[in-house]
Amino acid sequence: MVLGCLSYPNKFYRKNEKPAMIEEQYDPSIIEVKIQKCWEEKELFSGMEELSKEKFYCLSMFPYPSGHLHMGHVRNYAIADAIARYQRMLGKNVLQPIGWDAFGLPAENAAIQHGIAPAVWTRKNIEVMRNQLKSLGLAYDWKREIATCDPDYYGWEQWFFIQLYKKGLVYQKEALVNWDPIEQTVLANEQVEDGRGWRSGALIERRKITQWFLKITDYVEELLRDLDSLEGWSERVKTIQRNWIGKSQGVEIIFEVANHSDEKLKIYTTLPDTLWGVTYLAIAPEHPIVETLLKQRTDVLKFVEECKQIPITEEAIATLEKKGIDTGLQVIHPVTKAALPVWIANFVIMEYGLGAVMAVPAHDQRDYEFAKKYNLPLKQVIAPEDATACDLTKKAYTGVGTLIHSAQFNGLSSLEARKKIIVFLEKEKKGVVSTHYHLRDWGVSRQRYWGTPIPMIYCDACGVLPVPEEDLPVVLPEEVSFQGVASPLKTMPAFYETTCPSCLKPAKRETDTLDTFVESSWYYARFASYNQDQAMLDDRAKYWTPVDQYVGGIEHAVLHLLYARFFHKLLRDEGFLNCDEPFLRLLNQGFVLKDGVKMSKSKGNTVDPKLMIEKYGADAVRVFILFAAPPEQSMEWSDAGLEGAHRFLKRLWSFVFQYADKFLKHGNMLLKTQRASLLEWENASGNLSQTRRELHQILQQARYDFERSQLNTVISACMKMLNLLYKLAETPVLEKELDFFNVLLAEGFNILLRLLSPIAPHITHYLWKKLGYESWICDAKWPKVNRDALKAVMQTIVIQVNGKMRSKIEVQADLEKEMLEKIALEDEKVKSAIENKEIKKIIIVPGRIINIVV
RNA sequence: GCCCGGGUGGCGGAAUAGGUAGACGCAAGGGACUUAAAAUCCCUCGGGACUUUAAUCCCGUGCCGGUUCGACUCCGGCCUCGGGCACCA
Repeated sequence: MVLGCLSYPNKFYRKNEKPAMIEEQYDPSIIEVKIQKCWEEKELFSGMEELSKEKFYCLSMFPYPSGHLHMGHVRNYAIADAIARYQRMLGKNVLQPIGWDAFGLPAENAAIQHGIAPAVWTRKNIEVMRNQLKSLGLAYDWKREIATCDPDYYGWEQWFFIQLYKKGLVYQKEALVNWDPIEQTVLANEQVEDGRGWRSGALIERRKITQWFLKITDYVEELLRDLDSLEGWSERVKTIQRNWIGKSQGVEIIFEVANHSDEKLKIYTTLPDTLWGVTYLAIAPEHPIVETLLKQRTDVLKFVEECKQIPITEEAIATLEKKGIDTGLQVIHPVTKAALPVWIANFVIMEYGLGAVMAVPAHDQRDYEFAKKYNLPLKQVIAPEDATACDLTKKAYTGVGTLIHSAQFNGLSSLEARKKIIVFLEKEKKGVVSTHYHLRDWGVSRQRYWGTPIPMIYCDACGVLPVPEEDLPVVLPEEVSFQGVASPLKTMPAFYETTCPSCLKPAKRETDTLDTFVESSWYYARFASYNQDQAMLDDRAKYWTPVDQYVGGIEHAVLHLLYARFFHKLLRDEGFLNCDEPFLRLLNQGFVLKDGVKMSKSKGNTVDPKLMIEKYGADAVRVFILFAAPPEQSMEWSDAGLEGAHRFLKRLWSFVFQYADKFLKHGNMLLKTQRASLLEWENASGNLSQTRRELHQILQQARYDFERSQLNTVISACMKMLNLLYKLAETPVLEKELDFFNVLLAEGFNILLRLLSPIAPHITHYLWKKLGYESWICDAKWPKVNRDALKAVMQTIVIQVNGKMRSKIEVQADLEKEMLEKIALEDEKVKSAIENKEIKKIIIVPGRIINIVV
């Protein structure tokens, strides 16, 4: 038996070099900074395009530079870093870059509150956070660092915006928004509290303003379909995205308006089987027919005005009372030709479907409530199998059943009728099959200052024009002063005054900026072409994408991840990329909790990573944060747990201090001289080969766990290994077995160091050097499991009687079933468990258990 | 309402393909070392019964049932916690 298949570094010592003495005390504050500097000077984690090696692109969601690192960041980056370093040890060409999602509102708030320009504030924060990240010892390729507020970055975004505009994927339209009349800006839904602006306290208006949109709906089918191919994404996130896209298949039905032969009302329904149950139509207050036919009706216009006052927040909608007004218009039912009233209803949304619905009060709860309130008739057209299930005096019946009162479709089941009625409507030209989505086009205009200027020009004569490419980037002026909260761009003629690229007369720039989600939609690709100043991306982006492992918070399940998937497809269609999806595997790390709730400034339960790193070192923080829970679950912060992690590292250190000279040196010498490979382990005593087997079992488990990113059990494996090696080191050993013993300790310990190095890179780096191993541990090969070592001469077999564990026996591993059975039945404990009962059956699983059924 | 996840000791969690439930760690208790403390090391640690000890037995992975020689694991039903979507027609 040989050790040959264990992957050792080629040489363990340089010639005539002996391991240096090691300090007794483990002091991370001394070693960590030195090691980080060393990595940086050697540019150890600089990613290069090497076609001969398999690439691995590992990426964390880049942070907003708020000015300080919090535990959520630490967890995020520790997970990704461990994965990146592990992949590197597997021999892959790893890229792990980092950057800054640098545009956004907090910078403007700081400017307003403290009078600091957003650019200054942001760059200062980046300085601070960069140093904090470096103190964690993350294996980043720092030369690729990107800040999205840099014109070199957002300039390409503007260029791309113009390409999209030329392709018709960018357009302007009026849209309803939350408008804060004091701040003179649009607010996001989450910035509206109880119908008032979160900062100004002003009553929010629903206002129609003109905004720029990206046609994400052109890609909706592909975005939905490709979710199925994302095997490395959790079902959870995929479901969230599917819900958000919200595909529904139904039919559009045409109702003619009585006395207005040229007017038609189109409605959308997914339940055409209830067509005969329609007793009125309900339309949205913003429906265009209000403009065309109802201008004279002051009461209707008044009601529509009232509806506009309603904030579009979710809570407001959820508690909203159903209200409506009869328009006096009548439509003709396309089949029965009955005249039906048309009502404006505040619960019908213009943005979804066609802004008009056919109301079936007998079979839809909303329509039911509305009908009851305004005394509109009910007509039952579906009879449930169980007649008692339907009591229309109390509520609508929304289940399936058999059709009644529906002419030729009577007697059909709901599902059958649905299909047949669609065919019928299409044949009669009264309706058409149609698909609708919850997903709407992406409004990207923000009336903010600190963002990418939208590169468009308004000319009174020529209309809306893109900025000529040679004039890009449209640079955001950084020296600004805030007069109140409004964007300074709106009052800076130096910025917005320009000339029309077509007629050369004075024209005005767009002063809105892009949603910051646009920057974060393509940064992962730009990391590949970080220093390319001639193009947005180059072939290096084709090499590195897709991202093999993406790590970030679940809160981005919809917005960021959907937008980035959309942008990836846009970039692909522009010829920059050649794969369909940006992120192959996605890991959503859980929250960091303190006392059971998410850490947050407002709750005052934060723990400052900086203080923890100063006290216990980055390695201990990394070990603890990865050990406390599996990456996807939320984890509870515990100071005591952190101390436990620190204790473990101290034990690791003192193992070297205690045993380097005593055993490890000799073991390494043997390994180096190849004498180790001549050792015949079958001649070693049971204790040694047993320990060796356990070592390789643990190694095998750690490999498996790393593959599934279950880092908490990788750490547990490292702890087990250290416990095992301590136990071995403290066991007396026979003179003739000394070689086995020393080799096993040295082999075991260098395996342990390599296992732990992706998680605790500093201490393992240091000890690796101290033990005289050549090269860097981060470039060492991941240790291989020795199959021979796993083979056991003796093994424990559990004996069950009727499925209950009764005894354990030590037997030779290659024992025949018959022998096993015989030994089992002779076992004293088994005998007493069986007593004199009749044995019905004996199940033998080799190497595992014997179950005797009596 | 619909759709996804979870529920295991005092706590965080482990159990790869259905095969010894509770690995690893934290906390707690006891002991060693020390003038003392810290640090470190050793032992105990799911609940219960019985016992001088060693042991032995019973119960136990949210609840009820099923499949199986055997279930934390698979199936059906329920309870519960977390998350997503939603006047979506």
